[in-house]
Amino acid sequence: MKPRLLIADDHTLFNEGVKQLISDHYNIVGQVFDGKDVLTIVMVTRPDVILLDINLPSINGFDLATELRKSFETIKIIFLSMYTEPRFIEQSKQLKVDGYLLKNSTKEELILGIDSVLNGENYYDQKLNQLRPSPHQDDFFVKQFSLTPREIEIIRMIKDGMNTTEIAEKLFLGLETVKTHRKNIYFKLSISKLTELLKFALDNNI
Amino acid sequence: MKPRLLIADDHTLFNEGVKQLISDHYNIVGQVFDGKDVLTIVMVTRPDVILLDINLPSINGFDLATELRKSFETIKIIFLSMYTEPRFIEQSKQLKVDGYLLKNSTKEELILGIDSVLNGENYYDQKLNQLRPSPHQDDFFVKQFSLTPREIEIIRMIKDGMNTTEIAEKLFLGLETVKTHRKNIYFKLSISKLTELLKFALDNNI
DNA sequence: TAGTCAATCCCCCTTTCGGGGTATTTTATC
DNA sequence: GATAAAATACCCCGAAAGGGGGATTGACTA
Repeated sequence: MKPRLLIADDHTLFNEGVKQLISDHYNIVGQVFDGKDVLTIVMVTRPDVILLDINLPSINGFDLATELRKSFETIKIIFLSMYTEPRFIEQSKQLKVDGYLLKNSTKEELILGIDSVLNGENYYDQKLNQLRPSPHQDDFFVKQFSLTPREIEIIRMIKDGMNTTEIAEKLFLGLETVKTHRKNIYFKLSISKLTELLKFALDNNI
Repeated sequence: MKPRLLIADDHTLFNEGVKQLISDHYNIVGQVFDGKDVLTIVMVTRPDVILLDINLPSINGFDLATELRKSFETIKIIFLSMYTEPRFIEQSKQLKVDGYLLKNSTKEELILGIDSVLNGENYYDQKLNQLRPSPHQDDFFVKQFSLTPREIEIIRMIKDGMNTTEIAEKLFLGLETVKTHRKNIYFKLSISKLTELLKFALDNNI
């Protein structure tokens, strides 16, 4: 009996490609392309393990992992992401996510990771431990616009509808600090209005 | 004789997955995972068409396309990217890149795009043209939220980044009139902030 | 003809944004 | 130990957004 696996990634080609690659090893019980569909599909298909992208439309991987941990505590969760940012790793561990694999892994590494997690182990890609911040590992947009991690974090919170005051409270920062970050973001992106920032964030799945 | 195709993408899983997906249709003569290897491999394998990621290590897709156009002018170049940034599309067209496909396409769209390019056509994903829904598709919103035509018109203008003053000028209305419309929209949608309106507009393709 | 509703406009007010500075501390890197 | 980058924080100011109230006109209609 092959383990039941669910793939959640909004890039159809990637999602489909991974399915092809590992369908000999696992029973692919579903494919999801939007964050808002994940919980429903999980409820219906009851997978043993879910390969979860972090940058999903509607609901991001972290929020989904939080919900999944509440409602389906036996399901193994593995992040399959391109991001190597330490704070992502940290957050994943805090959320008790079982594994963290990188999109530039090989098929063999992917299968090894999934099997390890199914065996009850935690599996975080070794590359995550030997992180040297080399420029070409960063997201292209971060490089293009020189956005810092903090700035990206704040962009996400703005996108989620929070105002400057709320962001300051949540991050335990002063109001003026967040304002400064906002100003720097606007300058770097050469924009001047909230709507333009929203458009940028949504265009680029930030 | 199947067309000779080269895949250049640093995400091993994606690269491998795409190969699996389309190896029935094309002769995959090579896979590259780093920008600095592309020109060498192209010289050796002489593909008819190359699927090129934009965000590659060492050398990015644009620089590679520029070089490829100089040295191998008959090779068809197709960007396969997650980015929908207009400036990327612009730059691609300027570089005479033959196609631009998105990673959230289906297998069928991918093959259609490649075949079109091989037939000598240009193929830029239709999603890139940001098609505006026709004004006659508003019935749903009118019924669901009792939004009037004027209100929908103003929602669109807000979404496009215009502020209240600009909208008033463009519609030859008083500032207070547009403010009233905004208040009514917020009331009908049970929202209170611009970001929520943007989210609504994008969720519902307004 | 009385009632409803979309569209127009005006007053009040507070909060938030956006843009112009400047400055300190922390962290990473050389 | 020097330097650079990131993150933190503050000042001032005008513009814009948001929320409360009310009012008029015209069109359609029950």
